Amino acid sequence: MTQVDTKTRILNAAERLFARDGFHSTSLRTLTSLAEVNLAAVNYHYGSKEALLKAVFERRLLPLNEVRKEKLEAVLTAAEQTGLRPAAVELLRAFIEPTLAFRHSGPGAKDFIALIGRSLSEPDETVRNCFIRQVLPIFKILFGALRKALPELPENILLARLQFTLGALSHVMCHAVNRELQIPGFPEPLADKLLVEQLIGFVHAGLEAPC
Amino acid sequence: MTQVDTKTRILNAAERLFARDGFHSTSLRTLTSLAEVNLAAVNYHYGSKEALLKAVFERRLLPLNEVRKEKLEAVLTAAEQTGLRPAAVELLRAFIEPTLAFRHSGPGAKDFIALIGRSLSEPDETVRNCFIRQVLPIFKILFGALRKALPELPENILLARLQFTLGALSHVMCHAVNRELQIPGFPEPLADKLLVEQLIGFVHAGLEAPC
DNA sequence: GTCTATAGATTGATAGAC
DNA sequence: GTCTATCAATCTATAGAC
Repeated sequence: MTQVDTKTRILNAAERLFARDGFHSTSLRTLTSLAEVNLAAVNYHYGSKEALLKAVFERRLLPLNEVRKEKLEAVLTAAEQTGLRPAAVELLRAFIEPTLAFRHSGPGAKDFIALIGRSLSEPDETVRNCFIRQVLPIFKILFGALRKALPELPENILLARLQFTLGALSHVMCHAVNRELQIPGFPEPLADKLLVEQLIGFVHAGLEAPC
Repeated sequence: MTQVDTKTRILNAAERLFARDGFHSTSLRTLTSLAEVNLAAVNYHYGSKEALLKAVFERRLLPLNEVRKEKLEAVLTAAEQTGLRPAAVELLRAFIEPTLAFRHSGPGAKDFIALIGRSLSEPDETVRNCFIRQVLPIFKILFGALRKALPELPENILLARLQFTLGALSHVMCHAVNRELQIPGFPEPLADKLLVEQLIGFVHAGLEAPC
């Protein structure tokens, strides 16, 4: 592997450290030291620490959202052609599978998944707003698609259940890195593929639970 | 209402600010200013910022865990007397209801609920470990009880589903304070009582989903 | 573009008067 | 117990040489 340039090395280090330690607890000194670049390079290449955060989100979220959007629309289109409702479980799969599959898309991707898993519950507005702004469009698409799949479910109940779904998904994503929940006396965590299937089955059952 | 003493005022301010801004983003200056006590008082009364965090957790978690434990054991005892398995939904209710009902137990309790909702996904080890240490015992009790309710479910699948459950619960708790998820074009969030019932129904359906 | 050096502000913690 | 004053360390950001 050839050397990557300074700007990318900064991005990689930021992704790793923001995921592991959080945005505020990561200092530019630690970050530039890991990236093996000069302290001043962050401000030269990105302008500020906050702009760097935005760049970290964008690098991964733009293509990921594109994939999720395509998959959701494929399910909707197929349903329209048959004249049937789209199946909720297929929509959930279209959203969840690429999100978690993303972990294996290359080095660093796993860190990123943990980072966005945390971002929804991030106390700091800087981070949370930066994240929400980038995921709100795809979230709206998912919500609209699920309304078509479950039209008899009241809207506000669907929204609440979708929030539970995102909570469960976030939690799984958070622990893409930290496996410290392996506690003596507890069984081994599920293998990756199985975990994804279990999550889809879980939220699907919850989403279609009787009112 | 009579004046509360310095030590308690510090605790109240810490609960509020740690929940709203996070542990690391809260400075002792902001904290003591809100509490209207001297800057040096934190170190005098608690020894360090980290010890203060531990005290914030303990004040609420000791009684809450006691209630959850009693309710879980009541379900188990009742089941033993009838010779039947405990019902999963009753165990979930015994755990979730007091957790969320806690929000109305007094001023500040709502902040605390948001704080513990975040703590599971907290990047910082200081906060996360401090929290996990205090909830692991009750988590083990819940897991053991659910094993009795669903003995045919493989242990590692039960654990995964329990994680999804905690993820959904955490997410709801996180937003006990921040209602900023009311976005134009989305329906009104559910009223409190309804939300709790929906959550219990959701995770119950997920937990008992077919394998 | 990369470096050193440092400004300027803020942090957690403490010493010592009262 | 509460106060002021301050230490020593850290932080983000920037100025300016090369």
